[in-house]
Amino acid sequence: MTARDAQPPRIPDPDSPWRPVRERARSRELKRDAVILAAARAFKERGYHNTSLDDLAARLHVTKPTIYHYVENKEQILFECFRTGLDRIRAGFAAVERSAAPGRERLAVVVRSYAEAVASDFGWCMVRAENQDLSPAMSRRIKALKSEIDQGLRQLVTDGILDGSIRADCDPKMTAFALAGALNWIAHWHRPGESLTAAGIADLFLDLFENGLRPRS
Amino acid sequence: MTARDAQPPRIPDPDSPWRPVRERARSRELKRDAVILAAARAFKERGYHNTSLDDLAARLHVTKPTIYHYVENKEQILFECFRTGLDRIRAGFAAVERSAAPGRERLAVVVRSYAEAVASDFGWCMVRAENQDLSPAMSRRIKALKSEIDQGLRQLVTDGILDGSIRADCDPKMTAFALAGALNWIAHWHRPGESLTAAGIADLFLDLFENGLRPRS
DNA sequence: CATGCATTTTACTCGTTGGTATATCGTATA
DNA sequence: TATACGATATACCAACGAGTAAAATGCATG
Repeated sequence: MTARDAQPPRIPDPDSPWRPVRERARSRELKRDAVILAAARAFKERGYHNTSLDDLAARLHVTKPTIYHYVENKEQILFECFRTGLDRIRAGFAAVERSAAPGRERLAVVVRSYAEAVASDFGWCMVRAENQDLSPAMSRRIKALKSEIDQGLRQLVTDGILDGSIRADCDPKMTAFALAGALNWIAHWHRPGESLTAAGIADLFLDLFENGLRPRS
Repeated sequence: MTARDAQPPRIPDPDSPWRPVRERARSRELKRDAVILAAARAFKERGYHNTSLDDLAARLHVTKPTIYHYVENKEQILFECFRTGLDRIRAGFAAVERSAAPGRERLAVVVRSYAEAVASDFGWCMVRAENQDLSPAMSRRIKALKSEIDQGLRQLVTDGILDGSIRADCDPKMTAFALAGALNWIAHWHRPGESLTAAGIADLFLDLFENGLRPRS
């Protein structure tokens, strides 16, 4: 706890709807969303506990009480970051809900949108943030969402086994864990701009998971 | 920051070498290691920032200054947790260093020890702890260790491709990321005692990664 | 121009926690 | 038994950061 907290030079966020001087837009929703987004980025860079609300406010050209005008407390900000990210993944499941395609193909669609979500600004919160930093009530809601996603993956694997598109002796639970792990881990190493896009990563992962390492004779 | 910090009822740690009353053992090393281990467990349960040194001391039937008698500061405790876990993974690589086995088989050995390490008490620190909580110097050392592990995985994949034990059109970098992700993620969901052992998980993962989801005709 | 509401700021409180100065205790050795 | 030193405890400090009260500002409408 010495000089390290002063590292990042508190770069102003160009996406802030509060322009440094005048010209301020309205629309509560927009500003609230901007708070959440800026928070997600700040958390990603410095971590939840190393980001004070004063830091966050400064990035938005604003002071702390302004943030409290749009948000209950710091915990709620984290919760919204969680939720935003997780909802994107859930949207991927919804997209194949009524599809009649084989399980493995529906899984592929989900994996692609999953990768997009994890590589987004909210990826960090979804994956790295501790739900221990949330109150029991909030934590439960997040756990429910995460569990829903997990169950969704397992179901797709099971469907694939049943319709013959996935090898019968795959364990749905472990397969879902392996997939989720590989995908979630993207949040740790992916830097937007550098290397591959989320879609590119997803395609390579899919090839690996579908065909395996062993050369096909 | 309300009542949630009071949740876990501060269970005394039976492995503490300080017995509640008298009968205290010597051996600085042993006690220092006990501090690190208790810290790893506490961090895993409550997170780094939600674990105060007073909490940690209480678990060990001791007061805060005693901890400072064995350790520089809180950051160093986290660093040691990191290092202990990462060293176990590196030991797995060392075990196959001189092996003449094909790449895919050496990779399998590493994966098994990797899974053991991640499922251990130090798994949380390795995977979930933010290196942003470390000073730049410490952070650099951790990053170097992590990078070494990453390069090791890539090398094994490359070796496997060269010796024909791994499919030639695998991307070593992405394959390493997928493997590391699946393995690291174990730290998020695995609860020792429940479900599979680390070895069992590793075997299922290996089967999945080696043979893939697609039914082999 | 006056009124009222939403927005933002200034200036604070207060609990938590990492870290420390200093005293005390226990025990091995001379 | 006296001494010395390592180990542990008591009692503290200072900083930081979440959260708030209350004042000020902007802005739209009558």
